[in-house]
Amino acid sequence: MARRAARQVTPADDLPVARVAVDVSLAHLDRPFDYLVPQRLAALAVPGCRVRVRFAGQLAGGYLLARAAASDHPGRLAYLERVVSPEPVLRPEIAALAREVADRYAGTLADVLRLAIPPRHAAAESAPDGRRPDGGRPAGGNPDSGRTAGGSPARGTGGARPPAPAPGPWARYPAGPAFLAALADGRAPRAVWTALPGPDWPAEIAQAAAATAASGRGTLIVVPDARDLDRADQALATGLGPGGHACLAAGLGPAERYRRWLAVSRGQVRVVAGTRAAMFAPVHDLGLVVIWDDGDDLHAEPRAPYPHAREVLALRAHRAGAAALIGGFARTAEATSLVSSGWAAALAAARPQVRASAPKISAAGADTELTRDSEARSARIPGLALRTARAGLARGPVLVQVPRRGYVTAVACENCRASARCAVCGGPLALATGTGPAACRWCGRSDPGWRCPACGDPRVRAVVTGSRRTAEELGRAFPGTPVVVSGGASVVTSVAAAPALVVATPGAEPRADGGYAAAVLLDGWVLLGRPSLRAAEEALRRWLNAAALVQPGPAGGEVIVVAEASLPVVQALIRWDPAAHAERELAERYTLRFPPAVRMAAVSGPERAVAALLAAADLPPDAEVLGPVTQDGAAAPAGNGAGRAPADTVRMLVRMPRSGASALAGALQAAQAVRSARKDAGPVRVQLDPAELI
DNA sequence: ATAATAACGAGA
DNA sequence: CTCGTTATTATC
Repeated sequence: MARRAARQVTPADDLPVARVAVDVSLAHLDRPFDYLVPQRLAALAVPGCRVRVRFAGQLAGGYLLARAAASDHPGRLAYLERVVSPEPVLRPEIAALAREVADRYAGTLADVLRLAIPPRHAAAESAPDGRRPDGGRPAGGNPDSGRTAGGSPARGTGGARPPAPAPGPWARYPAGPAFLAALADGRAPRAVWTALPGPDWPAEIAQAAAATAASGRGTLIVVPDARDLDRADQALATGLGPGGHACLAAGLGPAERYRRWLAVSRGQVRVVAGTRAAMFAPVHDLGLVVIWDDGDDLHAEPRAPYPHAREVLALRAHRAGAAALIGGFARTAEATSLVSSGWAAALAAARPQVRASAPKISAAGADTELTRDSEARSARIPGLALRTARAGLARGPVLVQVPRRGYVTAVACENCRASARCAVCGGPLALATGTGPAACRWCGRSDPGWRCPACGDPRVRAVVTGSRRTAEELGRAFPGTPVVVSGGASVVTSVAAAPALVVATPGAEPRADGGYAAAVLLDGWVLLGRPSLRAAEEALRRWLNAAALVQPGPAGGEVIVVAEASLPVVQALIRWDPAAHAERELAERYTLRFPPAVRMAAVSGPERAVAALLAAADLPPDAEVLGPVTQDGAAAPAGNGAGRAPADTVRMLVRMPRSGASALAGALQAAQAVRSARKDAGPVRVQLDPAELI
């Protein structure tokens, strides 16, 4: 009997039921499952810990959501197989957030948790107080980021609070000091921040974090890429002192990544900066979320369920009652929508301050158009751009921004160059690979009777993609001047104040010490001609980000954009008025009924599977289905008779008024559940408000 | 994947 | 009607 009892597994005396989120991403299994906690694991099986369970006959990972006294499950409960570690890596706050994100994006909790919680590294977990043995890594940023001196302070008190900071650069914004004061006071102001051009934004963010820390609360900052993270890291180190913050970067190794994440999860660090994946960082007592340059497509997670950092941070601010700062030189239609709905306030400088900070910007358009197709290559660069570059090189470095190659061929009016849109749904027209008439990339219709709505011309032209060669020729025009190239595989972080031509693709512009003397933004029509809903917004964002690196106009800084000066988007750049452009953009999205005015779902995959999913979906009556349209077949090499190319992939769009957004996501989630239960699942992708509606 | 369960059909 | 086998379905 004694032997037998020893062998027999018995449930824990206290709260014997464990509610577990099992790591399976099948839609019909996306709910908690109950297990019994064996006596031997009673102390280890704490809420939030990683467990192993037997699920459908095989061993699966999972997270213990909660302990309970009893289960609703009518059948027999299995026992937990193992507690991987008692470290509570999934606290209720993040579990609830992940659930909300999964529902918002018609995805599964398991998929979101894979994005939210980094892989475990046992050594990092068992290290005594999280301190690393070695001094620091060369490119890892602040070596002490990731831990605070001493133990973790009591919740909510934050230990020794730093004093509320002086406004500093925030004083340049009329509402800036009040915003900081509100943060320091423990309130939750929400702002869409149009940053003044120049190098101050990391310091401004650091100051907001310091103000929030003064109220005893934590801050989470998300930036697009590693270079921006380095800048934020330096500013935070200066503003908060050593060990005051942690950086969560994608480039860290698994051990270091998990070590820093653990320090955050344990509440040892309350100020966290990172790239996209950090949007789920379990910052304690969250008081402020910050996203920089929310229009950058790096903020869109490419893995299912494709959440966007801005949306996730907005959800978090809402849930936690935290402040929000959505900042950038540019302004997205989405951020503008947050302002117009009253969710956030606009935080911007007054016009005189903007004029004092921005470079002098002019457009070179008309003469470009005349000489663009000329054989004389140097003629591709307007005289004004050459003269400005020459003048700038006398004073310091000059930035030349060149669009990347390889955008899909969009179509524009032959006469007035307005980009061609579908008469039926408003989507962009584009040329299919090879020949054939221009067709809408959203609804698939081709429109042989197309006429330009602006000028009535029936002719269309392909929009040519730009070439980096142009910039190399520009270098030849200035013999003896050093040329720095940044882009693609080799990205340069910063350049000295000395005269040099710095040729960069958008997003790869180095920062110049003391600012560039001048910048030339080449081939604007390539950016503007992209067959995307966001073409204009994105072009403006890239131009503003480059122009923000140039010295202010009063100090001599000049920018030439090679684009038609009469275009509203070019005017917005010249006047440095991203907010007004974004307002117009948002108004247009309302008339065309595109996000963020409506919610859009993109369903893509093999034609049959896409059709089956939408057939299974109980879509609300006011949902509008567009398509199908065949995806551009990734330009697969046309050799090899390997049967079908990957070209039977189609996409359909479903659009829905914002009031029915959650009904749309719910219907698609349910449809996927039906499909996965029937195992006729094909590889179908469901994306809500996809970043790039090509 | 795998176990429980429903469905089915052939032989008593 | 029972037993042995195979589809179906749920997965604690």
